[in-house]
Amino acid sequence: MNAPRLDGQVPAHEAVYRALRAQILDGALAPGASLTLRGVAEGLGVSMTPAREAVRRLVAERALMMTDTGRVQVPLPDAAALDELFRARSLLEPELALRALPRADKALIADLRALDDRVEDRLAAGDAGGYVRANNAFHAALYARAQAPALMALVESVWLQTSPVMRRVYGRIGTGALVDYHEAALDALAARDAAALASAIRSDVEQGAALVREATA
Amino acid sequence: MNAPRLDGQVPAHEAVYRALRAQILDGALAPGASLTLRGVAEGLGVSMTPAREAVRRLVAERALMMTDTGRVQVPLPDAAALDELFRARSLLEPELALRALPRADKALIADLRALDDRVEDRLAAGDAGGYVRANNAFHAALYARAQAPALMALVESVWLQTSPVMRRVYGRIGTGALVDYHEAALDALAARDAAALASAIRSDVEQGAALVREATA
DNA sequence: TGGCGCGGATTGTGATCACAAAGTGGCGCG
DNA sequence: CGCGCCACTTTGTGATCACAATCCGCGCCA
Repeated sequence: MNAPRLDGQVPAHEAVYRALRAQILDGALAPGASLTLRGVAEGLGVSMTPAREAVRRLVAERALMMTDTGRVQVPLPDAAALDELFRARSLLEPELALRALPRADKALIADLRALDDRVEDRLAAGDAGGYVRANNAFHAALYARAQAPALMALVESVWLQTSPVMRRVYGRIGTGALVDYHEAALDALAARDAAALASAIRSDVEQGAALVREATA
Repeated sequence: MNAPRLDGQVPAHEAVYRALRAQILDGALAPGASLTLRGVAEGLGVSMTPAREAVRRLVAERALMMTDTGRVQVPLPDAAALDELFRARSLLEPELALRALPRADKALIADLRALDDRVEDRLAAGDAGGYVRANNAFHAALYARAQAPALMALVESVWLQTSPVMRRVYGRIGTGALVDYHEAALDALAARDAAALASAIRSDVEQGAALVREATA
């Protein structure tokens, strides 16, 4: 109805964006599901205009897909696309970790340990959605310390594309015997061992990739 | 006015998007310049609605920026941001080149040689805009052969952010003594030498980074 | 029984409008 | 002469509407 607010309020299109984004990251929107602008708008109590903007923004980030007739749906990446996405993660995420390393103090490591505990907890509980969310939170907290918004934006776009699939995979596999590369990363962080840190993060990503490959085979 | 067309027509918001995108890639929109939705809309003979969608899409791709009050402007990346962006390129582009390698036939290499001739030509002519455009075309043609749309989308987002700066840099520097890594890449492609190809592309990107660093110092 | 065409319902697109916040320039006061 | 305040203008936001293309299901025909 009006112009942007500098107070705590966020514009309607931003609220819609965040709501949809959260649903995608949590896997609440299943891959392949389709959305309608009117449905999104009414579901969040706004008009079509902000709903359209939020959807288009997510389409630009590849978190949603539009058919050539304008229909919106959650993408269902095939094996080749997943390979690309995990490859991008394994190239970009170690870089972010490395940039975070020099700024990592004891407080950050403690925070990360707490986040990793939650990851382990969700894993043990067999809560696939909670696991994916906690795992994202762990990585996000580490990379935030890198102070690299441009790189972070690239990685987040990839996460938006892989998260729905990850949720499915962990939901199906349950939680097999996973190597805990988070611990290794935290140790490397504490020891300021750059090579070990990069290696741990790369292994963590590649373990996820292998799991997905296996589950979709 | 109506729904999407399956014929040759593109929706208005798509046309606006392409027009703005081309202007950004060519450096026709200077970094720091500001746009208004009404200005964009009137400039292209459409209403505000499709103009808004196109602008928001470019903002999502980080090709444009919005202030916290909703004003739109062409970003002016600082040294730290440029470092991130070129680092992303040097990580992602060799991967795309490697994926293109197995599919690279003589016809592609010939096409790339022709594109590279144009790059050299624009460089010799001191045409900064034309050089950036031709250089992008060369890389795009190579990476297209990788058949990796998800990776390509990431790289294109980065190009949208670096291109305006590149244009400035080449315009100012003129065209100093540049090592021709394109030739090296083409030779590696012809010889099916993966390591040499990745190295050539990485060097090409890093030469650009060094040039920008030098010019903005 | 199975495919096909047609008609209504659904849906995305784009234009227009009202509104409020931010920006802008000039006038007046110190 | 300089600085701050106020009114006007510009600008983004969101709602609503008309329209056309698509989608979907029912019924008909082979």
